[in-house]
Amino acid sequence: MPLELRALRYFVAVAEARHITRAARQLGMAQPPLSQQIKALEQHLGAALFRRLPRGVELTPAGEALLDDARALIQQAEQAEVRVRRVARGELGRLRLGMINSAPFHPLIPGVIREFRRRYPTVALSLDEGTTPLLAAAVLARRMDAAFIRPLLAPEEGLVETPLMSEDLVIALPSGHPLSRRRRLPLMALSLEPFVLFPRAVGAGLHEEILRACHRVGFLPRVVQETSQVTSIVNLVAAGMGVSIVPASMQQAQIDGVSYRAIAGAVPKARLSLIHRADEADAAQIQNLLQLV
Amino acid sequence: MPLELRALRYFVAVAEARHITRAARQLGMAQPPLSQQIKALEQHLGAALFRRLPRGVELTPAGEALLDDARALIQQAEQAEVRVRRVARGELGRLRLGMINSAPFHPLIPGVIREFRRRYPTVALSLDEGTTPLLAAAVLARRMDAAFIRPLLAPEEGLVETPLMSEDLVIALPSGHPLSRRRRLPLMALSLEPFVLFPRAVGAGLHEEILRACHRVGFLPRVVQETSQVTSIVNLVAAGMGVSIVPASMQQAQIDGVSYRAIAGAVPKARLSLIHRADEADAAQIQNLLQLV
DNA sequence: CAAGTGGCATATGCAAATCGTATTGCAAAA
DNA sequence: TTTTGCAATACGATTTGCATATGCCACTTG
Repeated sequence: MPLELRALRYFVAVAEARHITRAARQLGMAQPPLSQQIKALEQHLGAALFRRLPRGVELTPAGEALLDDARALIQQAEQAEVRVRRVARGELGRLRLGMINSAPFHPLIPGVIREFRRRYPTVALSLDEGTTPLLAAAVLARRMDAAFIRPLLAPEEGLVETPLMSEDLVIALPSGHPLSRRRRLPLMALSLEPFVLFPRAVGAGLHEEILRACHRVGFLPRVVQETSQVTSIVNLVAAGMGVSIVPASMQQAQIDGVSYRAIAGAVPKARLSLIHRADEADAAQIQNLLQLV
Repeated sequence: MPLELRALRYFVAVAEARHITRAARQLGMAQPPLSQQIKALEQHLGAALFRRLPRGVELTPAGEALLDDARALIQQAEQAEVRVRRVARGELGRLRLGMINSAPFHPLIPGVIREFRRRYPTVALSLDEGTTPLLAAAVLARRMDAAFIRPLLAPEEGLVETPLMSEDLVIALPSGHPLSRRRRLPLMALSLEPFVLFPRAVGAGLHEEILRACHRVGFLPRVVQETSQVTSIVNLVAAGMGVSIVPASMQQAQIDGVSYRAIAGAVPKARLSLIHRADEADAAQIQNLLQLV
C-alpha cells in the first residue's frame, strides 16, 4: 500500500499546527482519524515523525526531513493539475498552423492569427506556407495541426473541412495592357490571352474554379506558364508573361506592373477553408481557432 | 476531493500500456475499476486524457502534458520516502558534535569520529571545541547534538550523560625541573609548586577531581595561572610557568619543554562522558554514535 | 492535594470509496 | 457476417476512512 498525497497533506497540517487536534479542526475533521492517519504514515515509513509532548507534538529529524519534501510534492501536484487544465483549455501547448501562399493577403487571416496570439500568448504558434494538397497531407500526417487552404476537390478521409468565406476573383493584367483601359472586363475578353496559372496537379479547388468559369463562358485558357504560388503568378504577370485570375485580396499586394480588373458578369469565387484532423475535433487549440474564424 | 497519487499511478500505467486492460493486468486489478478511475480522474481535471480507440487508447495533448508531471511526482514521492527512512536510520542528516579541548588526544575519540564518518558518509558531521559547561549548555540549547565532555558536577535536567572511560592523570613538569629526575612522583611532592590549572568556574569534573586529589594528600595547590584549555595549560607548563596535572593522553601531544611523570600512590582519574539531549535519546544519529563508543 | 483541563491514543460503528464479477456495447478484422 | 478485442456499465462485496464515545496521562488550578 503505497504513499498517498492525502497522508502528506495531513502530515503537513499537523507539522504546521504542532497540534493534532488543532490541525484536525483546520482540516475539517475530527482528531481521532487524524491521529490514526499519522500513526499509519509513521508505520508505513517505519519512522517516528513526531514526538508526542504533553502540550502538542514536535517534529523529529525524520519529520523535519519529510516536511520539505511533502510541501514540495503537494505544491507540484497542484501545479500539475492547473497545467493539465490549461493544456485542455488550449491556453498552453502548441499549434502548428499552415496556410496557402495567398492567405496572408486576405485581412481575415492575419487578423485571426494576431487575435489568437493575443488570447493565448502561452501557446507556441508555428506557421508555414504550402500548397493546398501539401498542407492537407501534412495535417493528415500530424506534422501540422490545422491549415488555411483552398477547398479540397474531394473530402479527405480523416480530415474535417470548415468553409470560412469566399471572395471574388479578379483579373490580373500587366500594366499598360490594352484591356486595362476598361474598369470591368467580361471573362471572354481573355479568351485569346496567354495565361499564368497553377499547375493542374497542385491546383485544388481554386484551379478547378477558374477552369470551370472559363469553360462556362466558352473558352479554354491557353496556359503558357505554370507556378504553384499565387505571389509568383502575380510576379509573372507583372513581367508581362501573360494574364491571370486571382483572388481579390491579392490587390493588397501592391506589385508594380500589375493592374487588377473586376470581372463582368458571373463572378467566380475563391473559397477558403480551414482543415484539421477529425480525431482532434475536440482538441482545445482547434476549438479556440475555430471560434475565432 | 483533491488529486491523489493512486490516480496518477493508474494514469501512468494506462498511458504506458496504451491499453486499459493490459494496464489493469500489470496493476494486478480488473479492467472495470481501472476504467472508472481513469474516468474519474478525467472528470476531476475537467479534461480528456485519452482518446478511446477501437484497439486501445491514445494520449490527448492534455494527457501528454500530464504524463511527464505524473511520472515526476511519483518518482519524487518515492525518493521522499527513502529519504525519510534514511534520515530515520541515521544514514542521512547531520550531527553537530562538540568536544573538550583534550579529547582529540585520547585515541578513542578520533577513532570514533573516523569510524562514524566511514559508516555514515552521508551524514554532515560538524565538530567544535569548547569547555565542559559551554558544551553542556550548547547541547541543551539545541545548538549541538552531542558532546564529549568531562563529567558534570551535577546531573543536568534534560541531558543524558554516558560515561565512556577513565584514564590516569599524570604530572606535567617543565623539562629540567628538579622533580623530573624521578620516574614516579607522589602528589605531595607538588605541594609547594606553582600550579597552572583550569579556572574554577570552567572546571567541571576534572578541576574538581584534581583539587580533591590534592586535598586527600593534604595540600591545596597554589594556582598562579588559570586557563580553560588543556593545550594552553601544557604550553604554559612548557614555558616554565609552573606544574600541572593533566590526563595521561596529553602525552600524545609531543610538546617541547614538558616532561610527564606518573603519580605514585592513589592515582586520580580523568573521566570522559558523552552527553546528548534526553528527548533525543532515540534519535538515530545519537544511537549510532553511542553504538560506536 | 484533589479536581480540572488539554491533548493524544484506543474502541466501535457507519458511510463512502474501491474493487471484482458479470454483462453490454462497439468497431475493426477475419 | 461472424468473430474478436477492448472499453463502458451495472451491481454486489470489501476495504478504507471518518465520527462518536471513551480512556489515559501530564500539567494546571482552586
